[in-house]
Amino acid sequence: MSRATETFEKFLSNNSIFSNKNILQANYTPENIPHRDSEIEQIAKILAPALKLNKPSNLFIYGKTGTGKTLSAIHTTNQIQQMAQEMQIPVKIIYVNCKLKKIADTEYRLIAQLIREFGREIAVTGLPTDEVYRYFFKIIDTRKQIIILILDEIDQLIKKTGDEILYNLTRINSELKEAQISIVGISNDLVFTDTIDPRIKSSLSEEELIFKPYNAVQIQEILSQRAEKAFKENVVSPGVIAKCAAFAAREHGDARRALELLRIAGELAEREGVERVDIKHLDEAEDKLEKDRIADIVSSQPKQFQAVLYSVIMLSSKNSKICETGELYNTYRKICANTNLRPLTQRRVSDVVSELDMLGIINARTISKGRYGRTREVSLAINSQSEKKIMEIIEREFS
DNA sequence: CGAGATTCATGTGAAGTATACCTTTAGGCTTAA
DNA sequence: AAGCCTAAAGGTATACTTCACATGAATCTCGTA
Repeated sequence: MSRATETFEKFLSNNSIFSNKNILQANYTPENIPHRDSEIEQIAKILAPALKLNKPSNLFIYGKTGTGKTLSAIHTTNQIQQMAQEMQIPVKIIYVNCKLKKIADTEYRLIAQLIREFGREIAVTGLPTDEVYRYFFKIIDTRKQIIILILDEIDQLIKKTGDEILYNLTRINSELKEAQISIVGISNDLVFTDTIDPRIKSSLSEEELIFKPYNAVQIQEILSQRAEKAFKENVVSPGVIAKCAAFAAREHGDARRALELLRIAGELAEREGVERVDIKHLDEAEDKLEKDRIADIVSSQPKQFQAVLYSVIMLSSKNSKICETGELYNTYRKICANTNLRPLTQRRVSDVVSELDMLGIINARTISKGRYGRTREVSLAINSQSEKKIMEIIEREFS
C-alpha cells in the first residue's frame, strides 16, 4: 500500500480525534458566549427597538482582536433576526468585513457589496458612487423594514479612504421613506475615532461599547467548553488547555487565537496519527498558526506587493535586518527586470510599503539621517520560519 | 563655540493618465404590417 | 414605422504616474566671544 493510500485509509476510517471540528473553526458561532453576558445584553438592549420596527441607535464596538466583538454582535443579531422572523417583522441583518481587499475596501465597493447582500448584481466599476447609493436606496426602500448593518473592522476602511463614507452612511436615514438603517461599527483600534470629524462621530456612535480582553482564567474556560464538544473524550492531555490559555493571555487575551491554536494542535496530532493532543503539538501549532496567518495575507496580495515584500526579505537577510527605501527600490527594480514585471514608480512603491506596514508584515518608520537625507527604515515583522514560507509562496506565484 | 543656513534622499499631497467598465444615444439594419 | 443591434460618445472608479513641494537632523558657515 502506498504512502498516500495509507493516509487516505486512515482519514476515511474516521477514527478522528475530533467529534466536531467546526466548533473550533474561526467562523463558528456558539449558542452561549461565556463572559460576555453583560455586553450581549447591552447590544440586545440597544438593538431591541428593531423588533418594534423602530430604528435602533447606532452602535460602536471597540476592543482588541479576539475579545468577542464580532461574535457577540453576530450572535445577538442572529437572535434578533430569529425573533423577527417569528413575529413577522421585517428586520434584515447585514454583516460586512471592511478589510477585505477588492470587496469592501472603498466607499463604492462597500455599497456595491451591500447591494450584493440583497441579492442584486452591480457593476464593479464605472457607475458614479451616487448612482450606487441611489440604487441601494431603491432596493431597501421598497418596504418598511429595519436594516442592521454590521461593519466589521471599519477602522481599516476609514484609515484608507477617509471619513466621508461615515458621513454618507449617517445621512442615509433622512433619505429613506420606508426603511431605516442602524449601523453597528466594530473597530479593533480604540483611538481611531480621534481622527474623524466630531459631528460624524457623535451621530455614528450614539452608543458605545468597549470589550475588555479576556483574562487567562476566562480564556481557559472558553477553551475547555469548546474543546469538550469539539474533541472526543480524553483526547486532550491535561495541561494543554491551560498552556493554550497562557499563550493567548500573553497576547492581550485573544480568544480567537487560542481557539485556532487548539484546533491546529488537534489537526497536527491527527495528522501524526496519535490519539492525544499534547503540549508538543501546541508548540508546533503556534508556529504553524503564525505561518498560516502570514501566508494567507501574502498570497492574497497583488503581485506588485509581493515583489516589494520579496525585496524586503532579500535585503533584510543580507544586511542586518534593516533596509532603507533607496536600496529597497533598487532591489525591487532588479526583481522586476528578472521576472518581467512592469516596475512601479518609487512614489507608488512608497505607498505599497506603507500598506504592507499597515498589514503588519513589515515595520517601516521614517527617519531623517540629517545631512544624508531622509528615508524609511524597513524591517520584517515576522520570524524566519514564516519568512521561508513567504519566499515559497512568492516564488510559486512568479514561476 | 553656537545659531542659523544648507543639504540630501526621500516622504507626501495634488493633479493627471490609463484602463476597465458603465449608460446613453444615434444610426443602421431588419422586419412586419 | 417599429424594433433591435451596434458603435460611438461621454461618464466614473481605481491603480498608477508625474510633478512639485515638504521634511528634519547632520553638517556647514560664519559671526562672535
